[in-house]
Amino acid sequence: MRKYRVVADQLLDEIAQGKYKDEDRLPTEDKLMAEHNVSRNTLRSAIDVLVDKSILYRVQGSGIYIRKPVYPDTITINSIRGFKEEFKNKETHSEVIELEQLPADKEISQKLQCEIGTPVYFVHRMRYIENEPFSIEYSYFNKTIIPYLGREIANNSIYSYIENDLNLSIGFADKYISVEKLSKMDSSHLQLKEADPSLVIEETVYLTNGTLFNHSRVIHNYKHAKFFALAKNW
Amino acid sequence: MRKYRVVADQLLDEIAQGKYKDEDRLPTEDKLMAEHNVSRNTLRSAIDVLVDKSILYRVQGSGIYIRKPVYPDTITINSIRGFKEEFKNKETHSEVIELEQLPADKEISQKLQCEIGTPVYFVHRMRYIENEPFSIEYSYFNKTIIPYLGREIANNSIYSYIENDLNLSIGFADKYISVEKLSKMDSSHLQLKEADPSLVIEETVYLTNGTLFNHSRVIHNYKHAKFFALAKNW
DNA sequence: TTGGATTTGTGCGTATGTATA
DNA sequence: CTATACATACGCACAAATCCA
Repeated sequence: MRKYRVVADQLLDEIAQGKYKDEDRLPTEDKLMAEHNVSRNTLRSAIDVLVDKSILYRVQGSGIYIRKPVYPDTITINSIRGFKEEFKNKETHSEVIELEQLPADKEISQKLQCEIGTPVYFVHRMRYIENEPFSIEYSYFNKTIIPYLGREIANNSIYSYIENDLNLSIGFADKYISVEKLSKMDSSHLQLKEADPSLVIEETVYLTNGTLFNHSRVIHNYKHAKFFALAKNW
Repeated sequence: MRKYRVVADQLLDEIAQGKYKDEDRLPTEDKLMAEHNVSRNTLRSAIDVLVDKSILYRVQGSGIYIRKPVYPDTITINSIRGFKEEFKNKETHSEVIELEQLPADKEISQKLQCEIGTPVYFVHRMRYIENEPFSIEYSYFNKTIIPYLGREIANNSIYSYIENDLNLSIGFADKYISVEKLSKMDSSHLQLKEADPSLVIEETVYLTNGTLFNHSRVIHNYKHAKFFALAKNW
């Protein structure tokens, strides 16, 4: 693994274990460089990772400080794998309501930026946490990029299949967040009432090489949907 | 201004003017270095800025590409100043419902991480876009850090007052996003019905030196609240 | 209050690794 | 397989913000 990632992981471990909790502050860059045997740039790349993750913040002339931890049971919206990762200390499972292969119609082709008629997989899934309905997912995958998708995969994690089995590298995603009143069908799936609130995230997901491979619309149970985002003052 | 920021701004301008729209791709790093007379590190810092803003993405071995533009009329959740900035092509205004100075009670002191009794400003504002109610803001400012706040400021932009007049540097913010049913009072302010959906953002805002100075709870009209976030696969 | 020491931020140069074309 | 282009890593110098005597 890249050196700066190793250092980032080590620092993350140390922070998690409370090594710096008295000070809420890391040693100086010079000390960390010596400790981890890396150059200044490499160390700073490692710190960058943790700053992006909102674990640390830096103050010029002063030091590198540890942030207050994010509230538990919230999904970090700037991260791609929300569900299983964020709730790994809880029981989570998925239920595939529908999975089929079909040719892209006009709407789907626009969302997946592909030709009309391109074969795509459509997945309709429910997500549960501790057996409580958490979200409904309507998802399309471009079959040109994801050549196969089956129920056994969708019951587990599609993303870990894509990364570990297909050996593709997921890069980034656009997410649009809005609020809607639930349709009758969605409300029954979520065990809520029609016209109850829901938090809707539409996301477009790309490989690291910029290829668009997935578009999803995820409808969240308003009672459980709590998201976190870090904002910067550009 | 810092060199890498100048380069970032120049590139942003060029992109906005469609200079690269045929290719959707920037010249190589080597060419950009020569063009802007900067070192590789400086150029890469400039590109980093635009990648963070989801303007560009990089593909190792291939090039630097221009992203599809974000939908208009959405608020970038990873940016701190949402309202006036994102809707600067529209008429926006604020209406101060309440502005008072008071000592922090237990709840406020926890949210502002200060002692009970610390003087704080409380601001209750409505935000309008094209004269449509957009959001309700309940905001607390630590008076130790923000020594004065008046109605004439709150009618305008509190943040520009803090940065330009008080000369403080706003750094970063934590945002928690959730969905709630509207209370009777909030619904009337938003000209909606009681129990209608709303998107709620609780944010804690820090100066660049890590000082917590503001906590806000902002309740958005579900008909207009559209947010955007860029997610990375860490 | 000032000024020096400390600490992070910016910028330059160079070499090598790795993914893509 | 080779060339191209971005990614990582090293070292150095100076700027700017903060801290402290």
